[in-house]
Amino acid sequence: MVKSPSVVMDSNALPEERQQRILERLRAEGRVVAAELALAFEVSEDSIRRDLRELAAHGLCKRVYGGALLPTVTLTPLKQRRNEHSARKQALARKAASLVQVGQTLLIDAGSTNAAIAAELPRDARLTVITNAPHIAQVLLDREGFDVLLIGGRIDTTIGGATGSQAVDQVRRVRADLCFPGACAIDAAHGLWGFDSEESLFKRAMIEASDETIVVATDDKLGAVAAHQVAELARVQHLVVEHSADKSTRAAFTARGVAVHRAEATAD
Amino acid sequence: MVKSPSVVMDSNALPEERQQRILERLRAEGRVVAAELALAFEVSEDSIRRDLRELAAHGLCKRVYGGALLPTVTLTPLKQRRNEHSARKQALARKAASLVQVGQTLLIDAGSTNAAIAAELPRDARLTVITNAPHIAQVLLDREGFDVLLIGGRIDTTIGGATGSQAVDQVRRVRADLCFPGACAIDAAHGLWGFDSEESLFKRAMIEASDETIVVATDDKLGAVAAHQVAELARVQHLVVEHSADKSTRAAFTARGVAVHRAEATAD
DNA sequence: TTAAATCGTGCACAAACGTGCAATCACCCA
DNA sequence: TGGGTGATTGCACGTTTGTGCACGATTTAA
Repeated sequence: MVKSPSVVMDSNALPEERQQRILERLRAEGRVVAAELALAFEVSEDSIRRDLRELAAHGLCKRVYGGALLPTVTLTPLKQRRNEHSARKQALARKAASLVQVGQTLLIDAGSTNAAIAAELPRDARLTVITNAPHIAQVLLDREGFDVLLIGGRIDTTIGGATGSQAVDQVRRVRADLCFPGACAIDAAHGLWGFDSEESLFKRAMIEASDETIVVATDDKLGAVAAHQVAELARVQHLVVEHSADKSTRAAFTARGVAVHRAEATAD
Repeated sequence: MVKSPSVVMDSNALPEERQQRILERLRAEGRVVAAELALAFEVSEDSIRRDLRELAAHGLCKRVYGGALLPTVTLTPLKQRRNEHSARKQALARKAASLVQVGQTLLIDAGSTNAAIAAELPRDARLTVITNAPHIAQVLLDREGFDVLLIGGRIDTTIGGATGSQAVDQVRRVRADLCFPGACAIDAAHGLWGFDSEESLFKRAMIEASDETIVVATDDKLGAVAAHQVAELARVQHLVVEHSADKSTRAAFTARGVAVHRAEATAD
């Protein structure tokens, strides 16, 4: 007998109550379908979509065509992640790199997106780059023309960069114009979040050592959920998103004073 | 024995959910067949092909005739090929790596010879490696199975590693079993010499932080003398030389209490 | 070489989507 | 009592996205 307990008494629910129930279903089954929810709660799909939109804005679900899924926290090996070198990520990186000005000092965190940014930085702009990621340092040394400062410490293999207290100490002793904290979840209401405790502490130190912060977010990072807060949204001056990023999500950031930059569209 | 959960309930999946499941299958089995997927998800092969196309665009799979495979992780496009060690250097590196014992902590300087050594280190020996060179850190992270500690500081582009006072400070705060100072000139009468003032200071700090020192010298480094002294010969316990190294030169080092190790002969 | 399987592309259609608008309802304050 | 206010909802409209099919090109195996 397969009678699902979540089907009972779902109609006549108050809006807030309904969202709560949707969340329960989502967590129980890993996915929800908009049409099914509309049927169960006896409301139109429009209302369900509104609910899902709201939940997604709080990072509680990830909207997909047809319904919603649990937010993806993909812990793929570092070597593979680096190979996810799509045209989209390159377009994102190019837009981010265009925000950099001649002679500036940049603080760049580890991460595959940031590595892509490093590969797009203008070579002739007399840039100084401070990074905790050997891979990024390597990219810049190979390209030549950059002043590279390495942040030392024990390297977290899943992150690909140094993040411990030793690394934090060193970051505290430098000063940068711009800061690119990597692979965060970002949310218009709650700010910047990281997946790991130490990692988040390091990112926070980076941001405090910089005049301005630029968050570069692939679509899956927008409205994704994470455990540890890195910073308030007020500490973020710029947000670079993919061309495909949701319009209302972009508007939410703009409304809170964040300059949103949209990457060019790609062929794919 | 629990059957793989990815087989159940694959039909009626939301589009994005389906791609996620395909990826799971791919990672579990190493390959997926388009026709089988179409059957499992109850969609046309066209849709499956579109999914695979999209995954491939993100670098998450490699499309082949009939389905897809895991992406080939070939991280040696051009830049490393240029640095590709000659057979001689590799033989030298292999001999040097054979001196390392399980569980040891190594202090490895920047330099192409040392990078070759890093590539030859045994993966399953629970080694801790401290290095000032992003390239070496990178090699070890990619090979997996190493504990990597990064020495930070401003990177000298001609050396490819950090050497300033900041780097020296950090080296003073660690302790290693073995030390591989890179690219020195070594002479039986005068000891170890470096080409650059700061570089030499750093090497000296490395040696002082280690119990034993292993100097790995290509033929052109043997018997050469440079401007800045790094250490007395008494601080050097091991010397690794090429197969072609001069016999009397080897004898001179042996006579002064240095254990000389000769690399295997190579084809070229 | 030939035949079968697979692939890419263009196309049409349906489902899902975002947005603006009007209707409804609870609630508050004059 | 009555009008204003804000939240919630369903609907209409045009747009985007996913899907299957047809057709010709390409690849594979015999």
